[in-house]
Amino acid sequence: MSSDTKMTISDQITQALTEQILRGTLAGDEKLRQDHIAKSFNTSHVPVREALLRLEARGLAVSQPRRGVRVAPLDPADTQEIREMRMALEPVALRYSIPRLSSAQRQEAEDARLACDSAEDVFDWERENRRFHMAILAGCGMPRLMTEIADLQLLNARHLLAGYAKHWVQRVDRDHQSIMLAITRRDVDAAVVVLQRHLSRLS
Amino acid sequence: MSSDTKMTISDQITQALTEQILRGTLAGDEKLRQDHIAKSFNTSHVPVREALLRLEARGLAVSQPRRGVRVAPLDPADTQEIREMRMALEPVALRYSIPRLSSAQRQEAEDARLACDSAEDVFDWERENRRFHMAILAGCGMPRLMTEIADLQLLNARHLLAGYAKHWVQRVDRDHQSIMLAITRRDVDAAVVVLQRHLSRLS
DNA sequence: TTGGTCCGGATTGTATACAATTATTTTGCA
DNA sequence: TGCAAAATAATTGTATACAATCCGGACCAA
Repeated sequence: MSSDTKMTISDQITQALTEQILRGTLAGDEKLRQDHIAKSFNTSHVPVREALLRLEARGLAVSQPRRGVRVAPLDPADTQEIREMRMALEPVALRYSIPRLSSAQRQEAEDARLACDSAEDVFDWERENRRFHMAILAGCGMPRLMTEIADLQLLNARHLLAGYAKHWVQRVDRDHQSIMLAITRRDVDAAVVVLQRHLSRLS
Repeated sequence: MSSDTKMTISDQITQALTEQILRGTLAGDEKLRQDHIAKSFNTSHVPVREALLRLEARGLAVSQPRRGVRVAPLDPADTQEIREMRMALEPVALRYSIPRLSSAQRQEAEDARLACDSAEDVFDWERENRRFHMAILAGCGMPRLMTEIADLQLLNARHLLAGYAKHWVQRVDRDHQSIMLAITRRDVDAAVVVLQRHLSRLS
C-alpha cells in the first residue's frame, strides 16, 4: 500500500501527521515539537523537520522561525477562502477533463461516487468524497492545478470533519449523480453548473 | 532588507536559488546536488535539503525520492496551465480587493505601475510587474489565495524571462493604466475584464 | 558489438552532536 | 507579596558522521 518501501521516513511522518490533523487528533494551534514527534516515530528530529515543512507548504501547519511549528488554526474565515478557490479552480479543471476522460477514469469516478454514498462513517465518506471530486477532474492533464486542488480539498476536509463529524448521516448525493450524468453525456456546461452549485453549498 | 538577521540559513538559500532559477542561471532540468550547493554557501547539506523542499513546494523544482532534485523543466505546456490558474484566481482576488483597498495600497500599486513602465531592464521590469499585480490584489484579505497567486506569478516570470528576455523594450503598459483607472473609479467589473484580457495575452 | 554483472565513487537520507535561541523557573530585593 | 533579572531547561537550527541507495565504468561472455 502506502506505508511501504521506496517511501522515505519523512514521507511516512507527513502522511501520519496529515491524517491526525484531518481527524482532529491534533487540534488547531497545537504545538508540533520536533523531538517529541521524533520519539513517537522512533526517528531523529531531522526527517520530522522535513515533514513539518511539507505540512506548512500544504497549509496544514504554520511556522514562526526559531519559534516552532503549530497546527494551522481552524479559522472559520478560511472556509470561505477555500471555497472561493475551489469554485475558481475546479470548473477550469472540469472543462478540460470531461472531453479527455478515459472510460477507466469515468469508472473510477463512478466507483468513488458509489463508495461515497454507501460510506459507513464520516471518515470513510470524506475520503471517498475527495476521491470522487478528484476523479472527475483526472482527465484535465494539468498536474499543478490538480495538486493545488487536492491541497484545497484536504483543507476543506479538515473544516468539514471538525464541524459535521457528529451529525453525519449516510445519504445519496444528488449533486454527484447529476455530475456523473452530465459527464456521461459530455455535457460540460451542465456539469460545471452543478459543480459550482455543489461547491457553493459546502459547509 | 531581506538577507538579514532573523532569517534562517535555509531561507537565504531558498531565496538565492529562486532568483537563480528565475534568471535562468540554473537551467531547466539541471540537477541540484545537495553538498555542491552546500559548499557554495559554506554550510552543511541539511539546510540545503530544506531549501530544496521549499522550491519543490513552489513548483520550481521536482524531486524523485533518493534520486535527487532537479530544476523544474521549462515546459511550454506549463505556460498555459499557469495562465489558466491565474485567470481563474486573480479575478476572484481582485473583486474582493478593490472595495477594500486602502489609499496607501492604491498608492503602492500606482508606484509599482510607474516603476514597471520605467524599468531599465527586463529583470527590473519583471520584478515591478509582479509587484504591481500583487499590489492591486492586496486588499482581498485572503492570505492563502495571495500566496498561491504569488507562486503562480513566480512560475510565470520564469517562462517570461526565458522567452522574452532578449527583445524586451521599455514601454508603457496600457492595460495597467486601464486597471488603475478602473480601480480608482471602484469599477470592479471593468477592472476584472481588463485583467482577464491582460492575463490571456501573457507570453 | 551487445548485453549483463560486479565493483567503487558519488549522492541522498537519517542519526547524533552541538550551537543558538526561546521559554520557564528560580532567586534577589523592595 | 510582587516584580525584575538571572539561571536553567527546553527547543529549534546547523554541522558532522554514518548508512543506504544510486550511478557509471570495467570487465567478461556470447
